[in-house]
Amino acid sequence: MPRDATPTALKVHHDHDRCIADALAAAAEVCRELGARFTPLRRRVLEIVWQSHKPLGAYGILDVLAAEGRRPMPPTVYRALDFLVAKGLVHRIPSLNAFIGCTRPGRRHDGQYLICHNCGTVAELTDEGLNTALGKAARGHGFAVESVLTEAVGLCPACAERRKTAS
Amino acid sequence: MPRDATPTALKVHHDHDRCIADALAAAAEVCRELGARFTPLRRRVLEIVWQSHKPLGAYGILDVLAAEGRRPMPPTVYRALDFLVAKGLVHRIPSLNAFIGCTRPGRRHDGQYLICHNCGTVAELTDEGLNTALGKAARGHGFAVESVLTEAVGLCPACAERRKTAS
DNA sequence: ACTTAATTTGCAACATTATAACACTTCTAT
DNA sequence: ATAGAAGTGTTATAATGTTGCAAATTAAGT
Repeated sequence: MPRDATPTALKVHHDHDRCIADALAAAAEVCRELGARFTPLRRRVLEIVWQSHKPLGAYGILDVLAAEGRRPMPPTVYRALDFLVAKGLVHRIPSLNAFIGCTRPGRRHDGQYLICHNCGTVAELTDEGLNTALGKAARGHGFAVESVLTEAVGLCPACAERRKTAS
Repeated sequence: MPRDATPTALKVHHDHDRCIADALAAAAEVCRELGARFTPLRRRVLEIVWQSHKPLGAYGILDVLAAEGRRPMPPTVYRALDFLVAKGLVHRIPSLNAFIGCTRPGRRHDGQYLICHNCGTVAELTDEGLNTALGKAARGHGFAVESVLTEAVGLCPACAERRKTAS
């Protein structure tokens, strides 16, 4: 994917099965490189998170697992999520208390999340220019930035279109 | 205050009573302009939030009020906070589930929060350039940004100094 | 001033999100 | 094989946030 291609989440039509498959394959690869264990539970949790481009809460994941017969308790899911977040496979969106699959796993990065307040879809940008600009501004005041999380709320293309059509 | 002055929170020595007094005065003024009621409870909650430059959780505020004899229930505090946030007098830091006094009340703005992971101090920047840059990048993908919240974690000047000295 | 309507606060109950502590199992490396 | 480490299961509980309704206060019109 070119560096500034439009995030897949913002494309109305896309092969989402492909999103999931790619994410799982990339995750397996990342874990292999890091010598981390990509267990069935972790894999399944990641897969659930990737079911859509809308962030999913820990208890939402629990519900899905419960419906499958497995009846895990909260710590089980939180531990899997902690692992996935630590390995950079999943991001937590603090303002939503929810998790979303990372579209650039493997490399360390500070993302910008575009949250549609209409449909809930979240797309991830990775504009290093923004991060370095902030880092520079902060450094000017003596503050040493180590990580940045940016959450933008607005309207995604699909919802903007729908809104225009409806009026 | 000049547009790019170093946030007071990052200054080791400053007259914090002045911070509080200024914030309360500014809040009264903002409420007057908006025709909103700056009730004793709201005023007291704002004052408590301003006790330091470290964000304070709703239940922390509850504890302070409880120690004063008043024994409010959670909704009371959350409503006061909702009001203060809605009027732009207080910001919520989602990753900390906590609230901090706004240093630029009155004008609508999207801030960048510099969170020290050592002492917990949070300073607020307001770099409109960063926001417009993000808005532009998002717009390029068809996403219409309406508000942005940026949380940067790192080391504040005081803690960086302390760390250097200690080693 | 008096009444009405709207806003604010009090209060009880509850919903949601997250963690602590410890037991048990599974995997890995020797 | 076996010891140690890592992962998972389970119980209980902590921390954060909300709903719904009643009482009190305030604002505005008469």
